[in-house]
Amino acid sequence: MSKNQNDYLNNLRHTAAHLLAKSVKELYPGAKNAIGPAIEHGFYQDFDMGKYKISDEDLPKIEQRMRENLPSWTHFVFNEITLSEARKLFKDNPYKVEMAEEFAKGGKKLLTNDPGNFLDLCKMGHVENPSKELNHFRLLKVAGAYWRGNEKNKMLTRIYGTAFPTKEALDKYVWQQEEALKRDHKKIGHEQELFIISDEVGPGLPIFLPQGAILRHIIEEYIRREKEKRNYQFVWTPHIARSKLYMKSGHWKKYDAMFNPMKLDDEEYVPKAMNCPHHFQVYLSKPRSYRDLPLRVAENGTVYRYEKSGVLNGLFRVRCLTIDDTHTFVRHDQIGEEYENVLVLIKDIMSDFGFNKYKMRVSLRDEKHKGKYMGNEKLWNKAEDAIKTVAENSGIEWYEGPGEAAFYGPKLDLMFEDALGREWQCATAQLDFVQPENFDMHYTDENGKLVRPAILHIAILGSVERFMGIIIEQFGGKFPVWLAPTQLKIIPIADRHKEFAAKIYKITSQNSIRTELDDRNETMQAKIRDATLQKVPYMGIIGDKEMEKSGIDKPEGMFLSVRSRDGKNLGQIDVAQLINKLKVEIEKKI
RNA sequence: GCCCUUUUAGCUUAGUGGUAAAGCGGCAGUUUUGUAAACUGUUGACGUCAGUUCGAUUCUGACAAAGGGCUCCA
Repeated sequence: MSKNQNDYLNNLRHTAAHLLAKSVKELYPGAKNAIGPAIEHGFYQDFDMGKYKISDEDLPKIEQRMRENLPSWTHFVFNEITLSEARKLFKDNPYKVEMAEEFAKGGKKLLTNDPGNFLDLCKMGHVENPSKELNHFRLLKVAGAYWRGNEKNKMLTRIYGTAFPTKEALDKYVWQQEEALKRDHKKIGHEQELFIISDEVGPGLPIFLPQGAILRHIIEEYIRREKEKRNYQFVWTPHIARSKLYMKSGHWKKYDAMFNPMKLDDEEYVPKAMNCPHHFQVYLSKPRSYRDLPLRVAENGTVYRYEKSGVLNGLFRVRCLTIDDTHTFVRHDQIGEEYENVLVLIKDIMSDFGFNKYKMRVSLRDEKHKGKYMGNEKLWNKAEDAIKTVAENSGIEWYEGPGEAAFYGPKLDLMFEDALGREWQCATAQLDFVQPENFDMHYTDENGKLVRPAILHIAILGSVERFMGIIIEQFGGKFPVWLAPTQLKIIPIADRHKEFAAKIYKITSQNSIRTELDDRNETMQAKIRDATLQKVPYMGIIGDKEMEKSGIDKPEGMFLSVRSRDGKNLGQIDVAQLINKLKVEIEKKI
């Protein structure tokens, strides 16, 4: 989307927010409108509803009123006003007055717009003629939101909506939302028996059921193999550590999701919230030479984070998560090359999961709050310059993200687009000059001098749990064969076919095809239906015809009828051929 | 954490101030089946703790959990 189109869309949505404000104030006398901006996928408008309470059921009525009001909105009249005029004009609306006072203080002009029947304080940015342009909008939901996003302030009522220039675009958006709902990983996770979150175990602590555990292991093993191919060394570290460790690393003060400490032998310990300081110990375990670098220390490391109860969400936000973590210790002259390697690795891995569209964010310090970060100005400037150079040389489209840096260094974050066009931040590669100081790391260079290394903190999937949630939605539960927990379901038609089916089951299982034998006393149709709903990629049906065709008890002499989960009948195939076909698909990751 | 909503059997849902209905599932039996649900029977639940009441799953409160939302500034 070009910038102009983007501006137009924002103007359209901002205009819709004004129309919403007018309509709500008409329907609910005394309601006060606060802010109402265009946002990424639409717009919202906050209200202090006074004595009224509204819910999603009231939206059609409000939307109807908006449509009634729309024809009279043919053009806007804009005016600049003084603060005292603003106080007078908006005397019934303390939110507008508060904003006007703040803008005046900030030296901003105070502006109003008026389409003829609804004066509002406004920052500008509207479509020329709403009655003609604003025809494709929809109200989506009602939610609570704090005035100015601060939980100490009053809770207002927020109405979300969206608007698009064309009916097609609006329909597409609505379709996407519905599709996302269908693909919800909590729903599919339940249907396919991938995971549960048990109330007795606790919120944010998912339990992976057999099928989900298989998926986990496939992902974790895949990551391990890809990294081992590239000289990453896997380690294992314990799940708790002395609190002091995190004081030294600085996480204790800068990181707000650490669990409360527990006491062991009069010393305080905490559950591990990040793998970094543990991996530093690997580096520090013996003197290092410049020849040892880059040293890539990797672990699928489980950590515990005390996320606020309100933000927990399925597998997306949990309290126990496994990071596909790497800490790579490099000489400063190796930073560029190692980053290049890492970016290629990320691209390769993500494309195996079907993610091919991405952008890169260069996450930098928040200039206004430099106190949030550890380390001195010189080191930070050096790191930020280095990372921008890497981004520039990468050939990947990138943009700056001020305030998104880690407390110890700037990051490259890769944002991937999924099958529904939603964006996810998974991979991150952070450049750290600060922790080598904290932990007094060094290596001996070619002149025998002690030198500090730099550290790259790398996670590709991020959290394995969250990533599983993402790919469940990416594939809508229809996993490619290499990821499918069950790859083949063997379906004998009648009891007399079970023995033969069991033989085939044994052969495919021994050939590393994840096979299940459905020998329940059910009709073939019911078994097909169940396997299809479970989205098992292939079914192998065995009846009289297959047994008659089969000869010797060898893979090339045993036949089954193969059906795909999409309902395609692939005909009678011998077991050797079927195994081969699946192995090709597994290898190609399709 | 805060605001709103929700919580009835393994799952999806119905319903009531006098302890609850159904489908799927589970179990038992019958059936032995040709590409998305065979038949019969049976089992099984009001989130937890208080309060009001003769009596609470239903009303009130607290707690817990789940869902939506809470930095995108007129």
